[in-house]
Amino acid sequence: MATSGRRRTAAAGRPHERSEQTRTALVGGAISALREVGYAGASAREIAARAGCAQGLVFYHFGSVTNLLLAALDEVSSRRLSAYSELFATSGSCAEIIDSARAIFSADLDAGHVAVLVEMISGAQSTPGLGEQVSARLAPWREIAEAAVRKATEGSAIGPLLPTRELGHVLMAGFLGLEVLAGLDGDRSAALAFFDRAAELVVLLEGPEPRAADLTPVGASDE
Amino acid sequence: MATSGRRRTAAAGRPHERSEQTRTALVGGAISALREVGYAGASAREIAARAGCAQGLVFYHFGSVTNLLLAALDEVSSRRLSAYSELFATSGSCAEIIDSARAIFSADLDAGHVAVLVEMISGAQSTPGLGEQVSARLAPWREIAEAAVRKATEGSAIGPLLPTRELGHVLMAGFLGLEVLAGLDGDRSAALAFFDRAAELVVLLEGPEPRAADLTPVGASDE
DNA sequence: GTCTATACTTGGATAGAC
DNA sequence: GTCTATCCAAGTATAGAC
Repeated sequence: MATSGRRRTAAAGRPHERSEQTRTALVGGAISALREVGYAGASAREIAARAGCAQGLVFYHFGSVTNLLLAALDEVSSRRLSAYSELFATSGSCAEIIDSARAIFSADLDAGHVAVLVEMISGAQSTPGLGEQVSARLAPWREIAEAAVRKATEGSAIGPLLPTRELGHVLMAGFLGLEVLAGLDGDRSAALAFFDRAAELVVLLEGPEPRAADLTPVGASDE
Repeated sequence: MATSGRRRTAAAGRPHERSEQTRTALVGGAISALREVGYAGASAREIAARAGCAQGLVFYHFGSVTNLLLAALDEVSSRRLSAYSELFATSGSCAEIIDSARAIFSADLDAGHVAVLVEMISGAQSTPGLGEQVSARLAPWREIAEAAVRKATEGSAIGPLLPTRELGHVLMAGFLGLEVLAGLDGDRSAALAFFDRAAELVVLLEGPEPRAADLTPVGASDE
């Protein structure tokens, strides 16, 4: 491949292309390292091994391990946020939004996306200045959470009375907490059951006239 | 004891007493290290420095850094749980329980108690087998959360219909998430505002006949 | 039984090779 | 411009001193 210029040996494609390739590999390695061995285990050597390249490249391309980890967080964030936006965009009612949240919860847990965020948050304790960086990158997640709350409560009579910002914050916090707990011992049943119950409850509250048929399914679980 | 029959040297108090003293100091050092520099920064050297003793003692007394950190988690847990139990025991109504939760949230954040737990949870990613250990130590926190839910909803008409176990789990998750977020950038205002709003809302929803006694204490704020 | 001095391993960072 | 070989600090763990 790559019969490029004579100025360089054609050993490995065009220089810039190769560099981009290395950067991508390192970011991927950082993501998988954060997921599987956590912040404490995400050393330059560990990441480079996962990326299949030399350890020094971390510092050449990103300056420090921390910078690379932040780049990894950016990557995960942008990928996840587009997925979230899409899911919420197709969800109309409050119950549908809860169902979307449930789906996101499960998908994230399987793929370990939020685990990356959680590791960075907890790692911020050990690395001065990292807290602000991570906090800044949390803004888009906040937006999504707030948008979900706004969408879920609009049209409802009680909606305009609720503090959207605070609810968004709590929603994000709860989501984060559930992922943390589920990631700890692998048991996500309590969280999933909660999503199901919440969806049922919302359906009950949503209709002007409460129907007895809505009451029956309590206790049924897919787990 | 006294296997060799030789009398002890009086250099530094009775041996066993001194040992206990060292262990206590190390546990204290581990707690402060987890709080201030996180799991990744809580090395044997760091902890020993905070405890004012030699690094090797970590391994003599606890066998490994991980074991010492677990001992630290046990210490924090038992201290906190007794405080929680006491607070909830004196709280009757649902609104009072929310107020208690608000107080606990603030106190924990100031003292960094939950930070210790969060660091151990996130650190579990990097240390094989630690997840189970931490998860097991979470049981009493679960109990408290569940008890709070049970107490908050008992007497209410809707109470018996709610899934106590799942709500307890979510309560713990939300609390954890709020602490994590507040610990990240030091901004706890969103969380505190949420507690206040929740208390107000509960008072509104509580019973067809609102009693004046339940209405008064809400809205008091310490910040 | 308690603790210190030391061996060995891994990690972050860079000087210089290509 | 891209990457490798190497340096030094920090980590865990233990052998042996008191």
